[in-house]
Amino acid sequence: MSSRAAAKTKPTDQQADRPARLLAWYDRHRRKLPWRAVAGERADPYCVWLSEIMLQQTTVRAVGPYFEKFVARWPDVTALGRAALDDVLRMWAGLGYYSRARNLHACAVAVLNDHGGVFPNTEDGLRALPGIGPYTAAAIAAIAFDRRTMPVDGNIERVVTRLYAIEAALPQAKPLIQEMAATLLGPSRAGDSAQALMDLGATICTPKKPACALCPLNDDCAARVRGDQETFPRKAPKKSGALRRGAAFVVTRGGELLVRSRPEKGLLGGMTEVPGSQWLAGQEDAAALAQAPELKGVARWHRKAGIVSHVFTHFPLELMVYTASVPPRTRAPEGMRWVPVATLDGEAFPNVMRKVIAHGLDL
DNA sequence: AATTCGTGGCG
DNA sequence: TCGCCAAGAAT
Repeated sequence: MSSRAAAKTKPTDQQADRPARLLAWYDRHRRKLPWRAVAGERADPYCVWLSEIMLQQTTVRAVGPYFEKFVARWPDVTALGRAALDDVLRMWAGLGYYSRARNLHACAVAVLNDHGGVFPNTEDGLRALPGIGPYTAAAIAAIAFDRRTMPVDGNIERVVTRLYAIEAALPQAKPLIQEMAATLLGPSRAGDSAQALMDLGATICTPKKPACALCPLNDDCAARVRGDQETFPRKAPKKSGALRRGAAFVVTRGGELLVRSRPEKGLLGGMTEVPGSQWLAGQEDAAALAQAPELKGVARWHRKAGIVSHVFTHFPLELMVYTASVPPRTRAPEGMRWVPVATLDGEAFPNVMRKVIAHGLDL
């Protein structure tokens, strides 16, 4: 009822009126997303949590199919908490940032064991769970439990730094942005306020070429007045990582492929890979890396023409691919195993490994 | 506090 | 093409 009244209120005080204008815009233009409740209804905490974890540094488009798959297989936190970690990793394969999958499972187990299968309904309670940081705790508290708090993600950072023309650079400016973002909270509907800012950032206040003419806050946007919207938020320059090179071995035994699991910590933690060399920077002759002690028994290798290129967040990678075919009943080296090529889709391969295998097997 | 975590799409 | 960016967290 408050939103209806606010929509008809004359914006005499622009500053004070922002929360209401934001919600009025949201009520007309909110995106329909799989994890979002029908307008006016409270969202399911499990769906909010699952989507928020998946959406960390990941686009709505990429998350969509994964969210649907997860909810279909594990409809509630209890089901997910009882699932095998390997199954969760396999379902997560391809989405990236794999520690999220590990923490997702750990969080479900914690909710099940320590909270009776019910999510904590406070920001602090949520913040204590694995994989839930400051943003996600605030987002779930606001969206699923209507707590009056403002989560600040990349979208909201952009909207707020433009609205107030905040000159301080990220990440140092985070506390200030958090403070200013909170001014956009009205007396109620905190979750909708947050989602409104996210939708605004995603559809109107975009990084490039923002559609300011359509923005409900354009009247008093400081950056727009100055005409340099696109320069916000200010960011400290980030250094790009050096190219690394390595070799990967695609070894087949009939219709089977030789694989192993990566260590649980670190890059691609816990995911499946084909054996390979280390990935090193400043390696002039990548062929020198094509020595794998465990695979010395293989009679003849074939250097596959071409290179598999991949770009991680902090470094680009080039892999040479070597293939070999070994006789039936050849034992897998220590720590490795054979998996049927026919079921590779169900394995926990990160995308870089899917590229390698596709290259080596001519898939 | 600065790094380390994937992947895909976009201009 | 290639750097930027996406509902950040853990260390």
